[in-house]
Order: sequence, then structure tokens, then C-alpha cells
Amino acid sequence: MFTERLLRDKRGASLEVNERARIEGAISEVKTFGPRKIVARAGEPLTNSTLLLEGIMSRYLDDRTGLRQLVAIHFPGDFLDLHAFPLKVLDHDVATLTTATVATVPHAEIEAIGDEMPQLIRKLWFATLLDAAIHRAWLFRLGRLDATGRVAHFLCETNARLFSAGLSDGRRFALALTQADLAEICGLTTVHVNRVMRQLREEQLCLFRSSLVEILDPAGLAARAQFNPAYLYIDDDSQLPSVQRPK
Amino acid sequence: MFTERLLRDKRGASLEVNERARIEGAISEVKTFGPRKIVARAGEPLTNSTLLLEGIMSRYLDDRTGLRQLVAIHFPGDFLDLHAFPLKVLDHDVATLTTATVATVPHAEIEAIGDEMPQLIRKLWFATLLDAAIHRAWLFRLGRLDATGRVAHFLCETNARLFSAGLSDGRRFALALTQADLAEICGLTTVHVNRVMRQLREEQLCLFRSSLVEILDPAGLAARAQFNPAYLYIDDDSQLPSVQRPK
DNA sequence: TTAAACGCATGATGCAGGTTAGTTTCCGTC
DNA sequence: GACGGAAACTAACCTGCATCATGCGTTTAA
Repeated sequence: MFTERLLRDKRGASLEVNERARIEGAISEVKTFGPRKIVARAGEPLTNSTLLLEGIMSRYLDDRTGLRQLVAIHFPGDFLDLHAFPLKVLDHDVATLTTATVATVPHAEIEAIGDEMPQLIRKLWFATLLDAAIHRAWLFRLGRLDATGRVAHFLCETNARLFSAGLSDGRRFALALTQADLAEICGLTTVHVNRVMRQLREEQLCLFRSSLVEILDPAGLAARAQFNPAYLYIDDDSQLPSVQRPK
Repeated sequence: MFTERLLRDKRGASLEVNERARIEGAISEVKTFGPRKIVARAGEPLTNSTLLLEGIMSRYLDDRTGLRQLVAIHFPGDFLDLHAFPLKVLDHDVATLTTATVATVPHAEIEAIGDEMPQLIRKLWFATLLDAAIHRAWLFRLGRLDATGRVAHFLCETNARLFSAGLSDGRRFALALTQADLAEICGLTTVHVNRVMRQLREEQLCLFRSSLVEILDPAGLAARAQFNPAYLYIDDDSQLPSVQRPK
């Protein structure tokens, strides 16, 4: 039950029953954090990794003046600091955004899995590379899209990820983030995110109020965002909007 | 000899003699590409990964109008598409920037290494996560630094990476990139990169002409860039400039 | 029950960086 | 030594987003 969303519908990396059992057996603890709590700090040696069961968490880097840039956002089913297993020490902080429930997996257990089940280790490797692919999409977003495109791209991505986790119907989903969070994701100011949201609303592309996102025009939003979900490696993404669906 | 720079001086992941031998034995082919050649395209299934021996290569995403965003740049010693082993298909293009010599490693060989040498697979995993850590630093760069900071940050990072590969003395290094390349890395226009380079020159921080970078004021440049090399996981980075060296 | 804090909304103003349109310098090659 | 093509560099203009400020409704906590 803890792993039902882990790698769900991920191309070529979905977990077998025995693999899920092995990971569930490796869990040492399940706990809940309040909202906006720091879970791990950059530079601190880690001996466990964290599987997110419920809530939203983030990974971020702060600049000298305290301005924050999120480098990743995580939803239920994400193994959010699995990369701490090979790296041992992280280069960023990890925190909750909402109240969040997590399962803890000791690195010693992952090490054992490496010896016992090479195929499963490869799937965990895959999971960390999926995060890297998302990093790359974020780089494109920050480097080449304007403010409206960035927010639209994030909303398309989030819809796709939550859809694949069974948490979006493809158009509507709960998202307990503030406009300030969006700003820290998209490299903008809160003020400007507010203007962008109004614009998306006025163009009848998307609504976002009281923690609910409603995509009115999936194709239009994807076009505005130049969004193509290929980088999410979802098994069947044909139901998801995309700028162009090649082949 | 092909692996002398691979994971060199990387914290806790340097290769043992037998591990290097295993990887060298896995190389199926060594070849050279001309400058600005596409080596792999997004969406294309791959059965080999590529170890860069000489030259500079890039990974990038293009937008609808052809504007390009580099998501990674690679120097000798980098295993530049090792992530293609678990992922099988890439989400971005791979190309040379200069003439480049590469060694090809079939995925079947990596698979075999997984069964034989779990420790070595973990180091290869580490190598892909190092790329992800660099992605995160690039996200910070694009999201929170101004144009001058971005270019300064890239130059500090490149100095550190080349230093760790034995290709920079810590202040001066060869870098056969154009200002247009810098623009595609930093999410700027070539015109603006040119302005920034002049500014760095006038502030006596850094020179870049005829493919040679000379850092005049390492501490000043690092400060302008808010650069801290921790994310590069270099064994001993104490000789590298940094904004603040904690502890 | 009030006040403080937070999230959202909107307006005015300024500047960093984009855009367009060049010129200049440095190549290699015929 | 003339030609062509890239890369580097410059200048004039314009705009998207940051910055600063203010108000308002709603939640939190004292």
C-alpha cells in the first residue's frame, strides 16, 4: 500500500509485485510533518531516503538575499531524496509545503537491494533519472519561456504528473500551493504570478482558485507552454495535451 | 587510459583500478565527430552510452522558434548519456560543440556490470546524479541570477569542473565556445552576453578572448556569481573560489 | 473580538535585457 | 591581396518583469 504510486505507469519501470514487497519491507518508519517544515538541509549527511505518501514537498536553493528557487516539487508516490543514497550528502534543502506523510527507507536496505535485485536497483536509478529529466524541462522553462509560458508549463506538467499518479482527471486537480510558491518555482515575483494567473483566466485557458486547478483549454494551455509530456516517461500519455504529438 | 578522467577526484566515487579496467573492457568503439554534429536525437532509442574523451559536447532543448536552451555541457571525462541506459530513450538532443572524440559503451555491457559489480554500478549511478546536481545549480542560475551573475556562475563552474579534470590551473583554461553558446547556456541573447563580457572585463573579474578564459579575481567572480562548488562533489575543493566556505 | 498575518489583487514607475540593425575584426581560401 | 563567412562588438530603441506601494478579505492566534 505504501508503494502503489511509486513508478506507476512509468515506461518500462513499473514495479513487479515482489519488488513492491521488497521496498515495503525496507521501510523503517512512517511519519507526518507539518506544513513548511525543513526535512533535510544541504550538506548534512543522510542515511535514509524518503518516499512521499501524502502531501506536497519541495527541494530548493536560496540565494544570498533569501530569494528562493525551487529545483523540484514532489507529489505522492515520489521517492524524493533517493539520490541521497549514492550522493550521501545533498546539495539542496528538502522541505514540506503542505502537511506531508512520508515513509523512511534506510540506505543500508537499498544497499542490500543492490546485491539481491539488480533489476530493481535499475528501476530506482530510473526514478532518480526521471527527476533529472524534469530538471531539464525546468531549465527549458526558465531559460526560454516568458512568465505566462512558465506558469502554463508548470501547470501542464503538474497535471500530467498527478494524472499519472491517479490524482488528476486530466483537467481538474487539487493543488495546495500559493502564488508565492508558483513564483519560487517559475523564477518570478509573486506580483507577476498574480498578473499571469489573471491573464490565463482572461484567455480562458486555466483557473486556479482555492487550491483547485481547472484547465479549461488543455490544448491551448499546452501550446502557450510549448508543453510536450515525453520527458515524464509516462506509459500512455496520449490522453494528455501536448504542443505537437509527433508520429 | 580512456577512463583516467572519469569520476576523477569525485567524493567517495573515484574508480578503483579493476573498475576502470572493467569499463575500458566494455568499450566497443572509439570515434571522432566534427564540430556541431548531432550525435543523438530526442526520442530515438539508444543501445549505447558515450564517454567523452576529448572536446566539448552539449545536451539541449529547442523551442518552437528554434531558440535553443542548453541543459548540460560536457568536458573530457564525462559519461554524457549514461542516463540513456536506464531511460532507453532521451528527452533531449546530444551534439558536439567542438570536434570531439568519444568512446562507445554498449548498454548490454553496463547491464552485465550491474550483475557482476554492484559497487561499480553505484558509482555510475553517482555519475548520473552529479549531472542532476549540476542541473539544479543551473536552475538556480536561470531562476535567480541576473545576466552578469549567470555568466559569472557558468565560468566559475566550468573552471571548477575543468580543474577537477586536470584541464584548468584554477584560473586559466581553454574554452572553445562562442558568445552565442554562452547565450544558449545562460538563457540570454548573444548581444547581451557581449555586454556582460565587457562588464566582467571592465570590472577586472574575468577575460575571455580567443578561446581562453582568464579569471583575474576568483573571489570577486565567485561573489558576483554566488558560486559555491559543493554541488560538484569534488574531493578537495578548497583551492576553488567560493562565496562562503562554511565550517 | 480584535489584531495581526497571510493570500490575493491592482496601480505606478524604472530598468535589465530583448530586438533590430548594423560595423568591425579575424579567419581561411582562392 | 581580395573575397567570403563567422564571430565579436556597438548603438538606438522598446518591453516585460521587478519594485514599491496600497487595499481588502480571510484565517490564525492572543
